[in-house]
Amino acid sequence: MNEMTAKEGSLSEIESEVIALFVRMADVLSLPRSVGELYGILFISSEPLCLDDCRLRLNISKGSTSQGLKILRSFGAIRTVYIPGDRKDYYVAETSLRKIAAGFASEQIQPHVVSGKDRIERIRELLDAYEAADKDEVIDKVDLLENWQRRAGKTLPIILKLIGN
Amino acid sequence: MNEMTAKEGSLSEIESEVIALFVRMADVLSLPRSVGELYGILFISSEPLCLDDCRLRLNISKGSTSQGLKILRSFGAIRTVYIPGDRKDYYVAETSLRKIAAGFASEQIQPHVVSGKDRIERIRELLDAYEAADKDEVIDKVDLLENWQRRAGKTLPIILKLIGN
DNA sequence: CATGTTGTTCAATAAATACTGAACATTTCG
DNA sequence: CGAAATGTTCAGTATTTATTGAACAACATG
Repeated sequence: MNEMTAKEGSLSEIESEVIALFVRMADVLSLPRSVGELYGILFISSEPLCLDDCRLRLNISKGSTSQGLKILRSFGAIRTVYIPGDRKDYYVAETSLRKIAAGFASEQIQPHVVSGKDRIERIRELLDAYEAADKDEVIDKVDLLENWQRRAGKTLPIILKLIGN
Repeated sequence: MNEMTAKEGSLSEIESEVIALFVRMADVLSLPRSVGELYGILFISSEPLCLDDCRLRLNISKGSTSQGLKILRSFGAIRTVYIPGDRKDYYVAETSLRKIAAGFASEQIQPHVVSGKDRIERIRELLDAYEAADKDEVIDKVDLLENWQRRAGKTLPIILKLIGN
């Protein structure tokens, strides 16, 4: 149908600045630059955008755009909106910080916490069969480690509550 | 003087596992792998280690070791201990999670928060001179952004208190 | 069912990042 | 002072990670 031609290239100065802000955020969160760009353009846009809208404005490839949107969907930073009579998927940025943070925590952080717990268990097993002069000290260190792990696990949900809304 | 020969290579299985754990943590925090290794070997060691001890055990270069230790010092994850009659610097891992987190927050995160604030200010200025149909919506978005920023800034110190000790 | 549209996948490539090692600076000590 | 010990810096290289774009799958539509 092509009812609305996708605007090519040339971002306004404001758009560029907002996108730059999210690119830096992406960097802090160890996400690809393109993911920050995509969230930025969706965040600042006043209407939903489809894959082609995004990639033409940001001047990035179809592949990157597809993957970037997938990542953003994976932790609920964006959501799709249905536009009647249009086959394309349209996206808007989720603006509830709480929702995004919760999604990010459960998708990107929780897995690390879990695999960390597994590893500590494995270390405990090795420790049983370990004999050396410093065994007691090593045990103390592993206790400490487990303590950190536990606190990290408990602190995460509290942070999410703190962020509120 | 060389009173104690630096142990070469070959980590025990426990050491390897503990180091692997910190390597993964480093990854989450966007720090180089070698920084995780260094913290790991210092964490599990029952005595202070010097630069050469670290690099021989981890089998990494002098340059990486020097830079890695510098990074760890920069946010207080390790500290030096003085060993009488030895010219070398010896290091131990800081084991107070609170101290490490506070150092990391103020050295690695705070700067981003600050530069983000600057950028939002700049966006506000651009916004004054901005004329378009969607101006009001854009203003709302920038308000939202500023709100996030403020909350992030306030939440950080609370998190540190939560971690306690 | 042939065609156009939309989105995904993935091998090749580009870009970013970390690591190495040799040269250098600094200090200690005989 | 000269030599040995210690640590830092940085240009070159290796490694990791992200991006591209072409091939493909899925689907709608006439």
